[in-house]
Amino acid sequence: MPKPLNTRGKIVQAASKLFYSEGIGRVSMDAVAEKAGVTKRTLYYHFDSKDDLVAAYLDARDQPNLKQMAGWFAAAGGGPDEKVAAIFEALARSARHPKWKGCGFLRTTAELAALPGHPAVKIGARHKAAFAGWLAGEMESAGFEAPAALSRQILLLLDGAFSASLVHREASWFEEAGAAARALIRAHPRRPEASAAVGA
Amino acid sequence: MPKPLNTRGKIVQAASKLFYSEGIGRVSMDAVAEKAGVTKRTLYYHFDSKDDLVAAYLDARDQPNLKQMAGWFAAAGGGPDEKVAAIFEALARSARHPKWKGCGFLRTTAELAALPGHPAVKIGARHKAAFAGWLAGEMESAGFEAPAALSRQILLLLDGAFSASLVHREASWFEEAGAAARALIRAHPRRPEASAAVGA
DNA sequence: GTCTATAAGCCGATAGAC
DNA sequence: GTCTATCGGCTTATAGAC
Repeated sequence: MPKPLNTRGKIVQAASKLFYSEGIGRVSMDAVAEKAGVTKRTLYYHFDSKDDLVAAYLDARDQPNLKQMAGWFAAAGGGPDEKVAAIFEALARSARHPKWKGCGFLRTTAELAALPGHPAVKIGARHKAAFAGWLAGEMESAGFEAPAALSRQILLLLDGAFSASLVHREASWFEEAGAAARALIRAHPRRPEASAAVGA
Repeated sequence: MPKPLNTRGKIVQAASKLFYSEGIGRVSMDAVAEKAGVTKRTLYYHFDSKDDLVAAYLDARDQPNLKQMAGWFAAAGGGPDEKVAAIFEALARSARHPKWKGCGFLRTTAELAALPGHPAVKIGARHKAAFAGWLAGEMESAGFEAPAALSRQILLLLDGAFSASLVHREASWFEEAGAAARALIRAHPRRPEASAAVGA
């Protein structure tokens, strides 16, 4: 049950749908105001500029996105390789939805690549770093030797799958990436004294 | 020695620099005309629309880009794992250039994700498929069991490295991706009857 | 094939009222 | 905090002359 939104929340929700669906540069502030059911004066009361609204769009996606990834990981059975693969499988299912258009963080970063100091770009970098940090923690708990490096390699496959699936409009790239991630995890050395109780 | 360009070539060259540097939506046709040293009337004589010019921008990058990749691969010593790793190392060097802003094909696809039928999006997909096809041929010659699947996994790491390097402005992601690619190649089964003469 | 000039509309952002 | 109305600038694309 979606809890009732205040005006600011309605604006962010409307902006999120439009920015994700059309891209930042192709969505006008007029369109956001109309979709949110407010006037532009109200929109500019809550946000100083379009750049601020774009940053709020990504910021609103940060925590829910991370929780979704962690949820897929936690719900899956098997060892860490199978739990990571479950994330890729879930993303493959998402990518088959007709409205799917890739990763909002990556697409926004790509569109704003000429503006490295843009607040939304910083939020995107922070989000990806937070995901890698969470995954490294899980890999550490699973007893792997170099959890940070392993989580970075998994993230590379994840971002590659977002890109390739978008380029070719073919969700099976997530499954290919999941298979590669499984292979890298299985080949990764574990600590000798690892507390291999969990999921081993 | 850059061969002298005709008017159309000058326009494409100017458009390429601007589109890659700023992104499609942030470059006006006025800016392209001024940079190319022609008037807008001339620009619209050679190209029917901005969309056509964007397609020409990516099309002009297609073959040179593929040849550059193949050149790095061919120039490197060692087995196929080292030759693939050489591509990642060369891209890491490119990514350290201050003007580097990721992969033009991926960024254009991301920006135009709402327009799957756009001619430039199709050219981007064709380019990535051509790279994967070339790499699969090389992996086949090297005697690997499933060359197409292996080349797709390498491409995932490559596109992931483009994305991650752009997000974090940190070229070392290419080196991390190269290490992962080496690991996947080494772990990949070879055909029993492989003509393992080359690079083995 | 290239020039000058301009159409026609959309953009982000703002003003003043209540 | 929300409304109506609008500014000045920039956008893609086109018209007519040579």
